[in-house]
Amino acid sequence: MARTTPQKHDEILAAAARRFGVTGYRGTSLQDIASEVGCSKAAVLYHFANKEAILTELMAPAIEVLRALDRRIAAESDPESAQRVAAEGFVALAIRFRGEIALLRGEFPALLQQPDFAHVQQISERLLDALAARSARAAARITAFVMLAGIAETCGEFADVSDDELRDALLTLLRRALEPVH
Amino acid sequence: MARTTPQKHDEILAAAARRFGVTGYRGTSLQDIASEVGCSKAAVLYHFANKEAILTELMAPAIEVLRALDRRIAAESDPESAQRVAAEGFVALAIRFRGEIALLRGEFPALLQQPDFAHVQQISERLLDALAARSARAAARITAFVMLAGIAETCGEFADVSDDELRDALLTLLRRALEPVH
DNA sequence: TCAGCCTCTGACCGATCGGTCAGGCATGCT
DNA sequence: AGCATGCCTGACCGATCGGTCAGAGGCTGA
Repeated sequence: MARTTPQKHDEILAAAARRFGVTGYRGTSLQDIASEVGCSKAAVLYHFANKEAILTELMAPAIEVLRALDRRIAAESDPESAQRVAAEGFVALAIRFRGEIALLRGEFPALLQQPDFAHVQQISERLLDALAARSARAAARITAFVMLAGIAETCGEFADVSDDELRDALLTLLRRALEPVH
Repeated sequence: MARTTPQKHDEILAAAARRFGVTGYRGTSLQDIASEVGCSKAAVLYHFANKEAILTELMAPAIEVLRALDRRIAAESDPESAQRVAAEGFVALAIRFRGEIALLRGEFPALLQQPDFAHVQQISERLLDALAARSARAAARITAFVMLAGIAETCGEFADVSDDELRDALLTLLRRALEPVH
């Protein structure tokens, strides 16, 4: 997608973020975004190829960090350190992009099915595996899933809690919840 | 609404449950349900007032149990026992209705906004309060929220794990994760 | 002055949605 | 035989969706 006038482009992006945060991705129409910007729906589609492209660009920085975390986890050889890297990295990512995560409140499962986010699904599975200390035991994988899904949902709420306080609470919780390596 | 021919009524209900489980509530159209049953869309709307009525009836048993849990929690006077009742009751409910919960995968936030489910939102908040041992500390409420949202999402997955194994894993996790009463 | 590009608009498109409606048809009571 | 009732259909409705398109208008360089 060829980059157009930066300011209008970014203005639309910001408006979309605001609307997605209130009514979710699927619950926000291109017309809603256009009204928020104060232009026509066609103008929005002049700057972006389609609706999904807006979301993709909005999420690009967060996904890049997620991929970096995925690489760091893959580089760890023993399950215990992989679990530690995954836990700390995921919390750091969730805090840093809590705004973006809030946009998708409750729409993760649906969004992960979209073609642009197919690889995110795979990364999530590897993240789960690392959090479960690469164990195949059901209990370990259930625990990891609860934490992964729970933290993702939580970061959208608690907008009044500071980054530091939220991070401390999540790290403490993870340390208590995750099963020690067997 | 007046009960019509029981078998067709239930047939539509079962078909809707199947479809909701695959494509979610919002992602399933009345036409989809009608096709699954093998009748016309108008026939579906002959047996049910509207689309939401199907979901409401599908969820009625689970919501009734949730309300009973809410009453039991309210009857507990000290925070510690309220926390215990909430944790055990919520896990029991999540296991018993894991099929129904799976239907709503990722659509809780949107569904809770619908008028028929407004009181569920309030019950959820009281459940969160009980799980946090009625503490106002941010860390306690964050932990409770992660567990609540995480468990709800988790029950939809892990269809291959038995009820007993899932319950044990969740109860163990909750016992480890929930902060002791201060 | 004029040509060409960038930005944007309003009208429009086909598809799909939830929901309505008049009527067809079988059944069973009077 | 006649009639009411229950069940169901196809045609249809208005609204909304994401997306397209021809062209208007302004700015710029030749």
